[in-house]
Amino acid sequence: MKIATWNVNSLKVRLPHLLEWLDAAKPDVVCLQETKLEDASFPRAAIDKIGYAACCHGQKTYNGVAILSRLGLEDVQPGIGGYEDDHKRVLAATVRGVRVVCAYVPNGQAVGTNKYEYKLQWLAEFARWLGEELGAHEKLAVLGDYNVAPAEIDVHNPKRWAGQVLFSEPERAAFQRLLGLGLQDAFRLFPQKERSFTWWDYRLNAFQKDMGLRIDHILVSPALAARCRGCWIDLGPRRLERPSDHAPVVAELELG
DNA sequence: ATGGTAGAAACTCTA
Repeated sequence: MKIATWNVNSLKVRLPHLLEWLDAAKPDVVCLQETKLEDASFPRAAIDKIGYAACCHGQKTYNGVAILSRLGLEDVQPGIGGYEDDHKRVLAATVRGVRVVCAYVPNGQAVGTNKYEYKLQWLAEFARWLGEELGAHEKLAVLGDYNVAPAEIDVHNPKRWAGQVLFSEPERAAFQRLLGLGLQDAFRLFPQKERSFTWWDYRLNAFQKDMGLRIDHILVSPALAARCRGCWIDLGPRRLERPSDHAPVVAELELG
């Protein structure tokens, strides 16, 4: 089973890229972030037409998540259990016995701001809830835009990014707490090329200069880590005209 | 050098 995550930065704008990518990459499950669409505006027909079921949890203008699957979707649940959040950032569903969580972690804007404090609080609630989910689901995959680069190797210029939002110590500690629950970073289960990134700022021609960060991740429970056969970043969609600022991340799971 | 671009919406906010 091929699972993927992609921050599309407006599903309305990126729908042609998404349909093209689904046809080319043929993932079985795709978690989308920043759909920026209310559920009533979700392009269900176009996605259904190419064989994917979809569930969505969206809002106008900001945030919004969705899960697409060509292997069915069961037990769909929005939000972080036990945490009231006005932002639509989390959606979970079960596919072939795998509990899939799609997450759009708050960006945090800048260290020291209210949005940064919200991000840290949000990550604490997320970790608390994922601990519960790990207890309930042996096969758990948590895919999304974490808005955290875990290590220096995940940042094009770690000296310049030191202490900045997306790479500050408290954010990295919050990410490590997710790993501390027993989740594993699927990308780092395998050898990878240096300078592997998933996001490049639209500004300053960052993609062309390879000035990126790896902030989109697929975390897997031990049972899935043992079945993970590969994990890679697909740069194709980032090279298109009018792209998302993020590239998709894909993992291959071998299920019995 | 504290810029720059993109998206949605609406004369600004978020990323």
